[in-house]
Amino acid sequence: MTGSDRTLRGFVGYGIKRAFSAIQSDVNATLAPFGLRMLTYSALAVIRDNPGLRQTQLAEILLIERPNLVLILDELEGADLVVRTRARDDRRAYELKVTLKGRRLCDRATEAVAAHDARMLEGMDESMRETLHQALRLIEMNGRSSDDRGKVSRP
Amino acid sequence: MTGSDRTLRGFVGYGIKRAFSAIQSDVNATLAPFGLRMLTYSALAVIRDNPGLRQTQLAEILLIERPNLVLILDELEGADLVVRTRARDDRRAYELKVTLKGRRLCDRATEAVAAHDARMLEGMDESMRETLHQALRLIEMNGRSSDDRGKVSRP
DNA sequence: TATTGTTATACTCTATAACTATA
DNA sequence: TATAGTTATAGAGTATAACAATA
Repeated sequence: MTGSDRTLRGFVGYGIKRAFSAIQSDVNATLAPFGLRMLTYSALAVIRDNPGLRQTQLAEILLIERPNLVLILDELEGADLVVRTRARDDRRAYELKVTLKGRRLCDRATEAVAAHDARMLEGMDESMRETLHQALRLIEMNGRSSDDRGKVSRP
Repeated sequence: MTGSDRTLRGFVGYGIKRAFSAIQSDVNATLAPFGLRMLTYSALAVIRDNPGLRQTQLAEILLIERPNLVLILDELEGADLVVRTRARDDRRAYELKVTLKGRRLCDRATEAVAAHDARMLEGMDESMRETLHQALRLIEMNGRSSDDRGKVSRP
């Protein structure tokens, strides 16, 4: 054996980092034929689920900062997948909608991502998948609550 | 409800991304008091487990490119946590070792990371943790094997 | 005064090509 | 010629401050 990471292997954080980087490169390869990346696909899929969404809301859902969303939407709008239209009731804001082209691409990409996801889950039975899903949700919540702890440090 | 990510929630990949970003910011906050980040800590811990390791081997274990390791080791060496010494049998290579100071810091940091890890696992019983661990391993392997598929495309 | 989207900017992580010194 | 470590560089992703238009 040439070297080991046995200390790190004890941590879930390490396992998640490695699982995520495996998934990330794989899913980006899956999305490349559609001209999409993980982030642009995510934005497209959420807008498709929520027509009329505002940019601030989308940023909140995807947990990214508003400035970082701008280029993503520029890219999607430039590819005619999404349109920004001024909101009638608040002319500062935009309503985000998916175009027909965007809807079609989103549906095909979603199929491809679903197939990719199934590949990543190969070798797990249904109960293992369900447990994994719940565990990831729990970790996300445990992380967010320690975020709060940090932020509420001066109340 | 202001907006939903229901399509994405169906994918493990999405769950892992969110769990990972929760962990990443949290673990970096945990390591900051030690002057470490996730990457520098990982390198330090692996060198501690494998005295005499070469940089190429370390890069392979951590799944990072050799050039990206250089600055990480510069940082660790600059902080007197790690030393690079020329290998006697191959004067191109360095043997990596942790200093006494590095060993002490690594042990304290490992405790902190372990505590952080335990926090992330709150609410899970032992069997759930074990299943999560196995599932992450499986995903990592499923991802790597599709890496291979890509690379072996021209044999 | 506060909020929406934006610009500018910077830092981290990642990826590749090309160099040097040894082998 | 091949390998170990390095340099330079470029691309993503992420984070913050400050601005214009609107509320």
